[in-house]
Amino acid sequence: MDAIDKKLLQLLQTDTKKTTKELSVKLNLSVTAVYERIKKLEREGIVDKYVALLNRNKINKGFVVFCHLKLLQHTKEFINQFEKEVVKLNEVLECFHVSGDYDYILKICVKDMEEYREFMVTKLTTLQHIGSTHSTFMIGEVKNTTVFTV
Amino acid sequence: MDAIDKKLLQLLQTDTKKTTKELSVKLNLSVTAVYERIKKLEREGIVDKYVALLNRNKINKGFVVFCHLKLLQHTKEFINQFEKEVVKLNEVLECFHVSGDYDYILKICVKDMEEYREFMVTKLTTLQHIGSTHSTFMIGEVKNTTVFTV
DNA sequence: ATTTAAATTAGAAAATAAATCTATTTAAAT
DNA sequence: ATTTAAATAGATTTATTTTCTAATTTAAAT
Repeated sequence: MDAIDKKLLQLLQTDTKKTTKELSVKLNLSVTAVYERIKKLEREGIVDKYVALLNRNKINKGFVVFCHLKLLQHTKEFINQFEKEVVKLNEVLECFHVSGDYDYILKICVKDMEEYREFMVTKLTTLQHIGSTHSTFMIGEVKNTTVFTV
Repeated sequence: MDAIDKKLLQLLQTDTKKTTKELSVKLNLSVTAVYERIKKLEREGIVDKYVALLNRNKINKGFVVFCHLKLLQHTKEFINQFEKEVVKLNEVLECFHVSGDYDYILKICVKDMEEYREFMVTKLTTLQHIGSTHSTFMIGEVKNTTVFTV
């Protein structure tokens, strides 16, 4: 992983529709050299996947909520059961098990407050073993990137 | 935006390396039809961009921290200045302005606790107008997707 | 400094895919 | 029924990716 790879990863993380030819110009390499470097990064699992990112606001997912959640108990059974169920909820884009005052931080994307209420009442709080939840609402997006500086 | 578009968006959000031919098979359409639908979704801004997602753990970014942060005051000047500076920090992948007990939730990715300490001391806490911070550490990733169910 | 092996790179050729074009179909409105 | 606009299919052109071979570079050992 040299400086060229880092630059290449930067470019791939930003836009995968650039042709290998375009990348080769930016990196001062031949097309083949770039091609082989990309394949290597893929083989090594550093590049995980190529995806399209959507504009939340154009698909009625502009209402973002961070939900801090506690379980009733921290038994393996309760944890496993909760985690197994929460991943199935489409509104939950992210769920991290965390240290501290609560057990999980969830990022939830829905259309508006009404839809959030509906989600809470009919989906989230029907999961078993939930002790308490605390919702924090996004009022502005300052930074939101998938790009790591390697 | 019909059912085919929704299915197409699902596929694009999961893997953009599928050829239009492969997509056309999955969607029971001709290559051209798929091609035109993709271009339309791009024109409308529903598809925002195409990116490569990296494996955090392979690039020394496996230590994830959620930092809850308060400003000293909520003046426009303090807010603007903080937001202008925080976006420049490469370790901060996400920063959301939120309602509630604190003002911002940050997602920070670094190598380990040592690097996090270094980041806090030399970068984050040197920003102006910060009142307090509270760090919560990820101990497990239950779900982490960029895929919206449209 | 020289040798050696491995990795990387370049350029050309082949294979594959994207983009364009024309004609046809479909669905909605009149 | 007829018109219109949008969506689709198939064929063609254009562009890109992938493979192949050979040359070059790099790093380690002598």
